[in-house]
Amino acid sequence: MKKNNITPITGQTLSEQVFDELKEAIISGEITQGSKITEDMLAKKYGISRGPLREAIRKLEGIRLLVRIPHAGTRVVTLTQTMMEEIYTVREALEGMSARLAAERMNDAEIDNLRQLLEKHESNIDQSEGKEYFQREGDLDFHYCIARASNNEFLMQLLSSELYQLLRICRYQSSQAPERPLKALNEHRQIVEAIANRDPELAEILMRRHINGAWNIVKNLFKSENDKSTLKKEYS
Amino acid sequence: MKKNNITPITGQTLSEQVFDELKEAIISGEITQGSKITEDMLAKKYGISRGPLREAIRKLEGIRLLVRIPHAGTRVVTLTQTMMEEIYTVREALEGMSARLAAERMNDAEIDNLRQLLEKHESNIDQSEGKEYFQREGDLDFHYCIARASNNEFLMQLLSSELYQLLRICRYQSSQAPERPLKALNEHRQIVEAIANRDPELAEILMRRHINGAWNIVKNLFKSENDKSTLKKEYS
DNA sequence: TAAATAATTATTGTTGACAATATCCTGTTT
DNA sequence: AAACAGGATATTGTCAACAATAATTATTTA
Repeated sequence: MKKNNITPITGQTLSEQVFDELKEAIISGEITQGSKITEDMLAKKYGISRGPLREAIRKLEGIRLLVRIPHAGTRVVTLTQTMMEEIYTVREALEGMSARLAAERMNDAEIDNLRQLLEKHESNIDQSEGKEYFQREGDLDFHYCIARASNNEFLMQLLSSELYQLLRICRYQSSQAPERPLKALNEHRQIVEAIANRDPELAEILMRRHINGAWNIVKNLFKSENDKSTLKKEYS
Repeated sequence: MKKNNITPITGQTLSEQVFDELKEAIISGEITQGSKITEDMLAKKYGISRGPLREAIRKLEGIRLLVRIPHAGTRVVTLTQTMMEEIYTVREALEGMSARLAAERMNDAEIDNLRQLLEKHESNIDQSEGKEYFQREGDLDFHYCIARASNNEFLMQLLSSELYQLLRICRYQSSQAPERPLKALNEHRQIVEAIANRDPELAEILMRRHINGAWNIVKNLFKSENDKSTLKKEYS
């Protein structure tokens, strides 16, 4: 195999490049959840030595995308329903706070930008029926904007570099209810209005409801999945 | 210098041992905030090679105790007032949720244990007047118990492995208001009562107030520090 | 045949050397 | 004297070999 299979972005260290590549490979499902990874295999795949690879693995472990057992090996995280519920719960707390802060701190120009983002999402929903991927990344766009608007660097990093990555894994493995995008858009609108009215209390409540609602959808999808498989079992 | 200065705990990897040692050195202030650390120096100090050391550094970077600039170097984090406010804000969101979950999930026996913990703290306050250290670790004990009682592994890890470490740094560098421990104990009692009454709503609100109050104390300490130094400046 | 145990293999942990990069110092130029 | 350029030095990034540990297989024994 040829060496240096990774895209060489100038200024980035090998460890960082592999970190990014591996992260995307995990999130996209290219590397299956729960599968065991060996350092040798990855080092060969990416054409680097094990040193920088191990550093990348440690960082991935830090943001919970890999689970490592000393001396034994490391596996890609397996997102169980329990874990997903935990993630959504933490998300509710963190993004609720983020919406509150946004309502306290955003100025008119920033709120205007947020409104424009929602308009763009609306036209996207009209045009790209069924193209879940873009709608979902759009959704994350909105949440990312609020997180940034909180003006709390720590909060934003926690959300963007840890939580949202896990969330993207959830999304890659569960399909979406067809009526959800429009409902989500309306909820986003309500949140923006609360922010525009400088109502931190309400902004937080609405954001928390919004995320709770999203979790209920995902949970139900899980349930119907289970029902289907038990049904199948009964007939086989 | 003799080799292997670190305490050799069986089963732990060198990287993990150095991770723990370095973490404590940073939190206790043994390594000054903002000071630059070089890999060679640390490798010699702990008597290991740079490989495992770098892994430990990456992990410390992951929990925000070190700040690293590629190719340039890595420094111990400097906790500014802004950062501390950010930490307390995130903490408010996370621990508020954790108290809510605790109120939903804890059983009678667990609540009893919590009450006993508070009694122990009370007698500690009576006995160890002025011994801030134990009182503060006691405070963290309480919060850690609630976090564990949330029964949300993700939330608990976020709190204990990231937030509480940063919090301990804050505490090492700011002295405490003398009347705070008793006030804190009472607030803890209120929270436990809300949990005992299975009132998640109230438990969350009280916890958020409690943490907000703690932040206000710290903030005021900062302010009086600043006042003192400006005063000094005027006279010099 | 099944369980226990020893040998083998695969994988991770650790090291020291080398390469690449940034920082610091020195000398030159304007 | 200040600013810039270039080289020396220190520091980080990368590699490949070696050591230690865990998983696997083969072997022996009850």
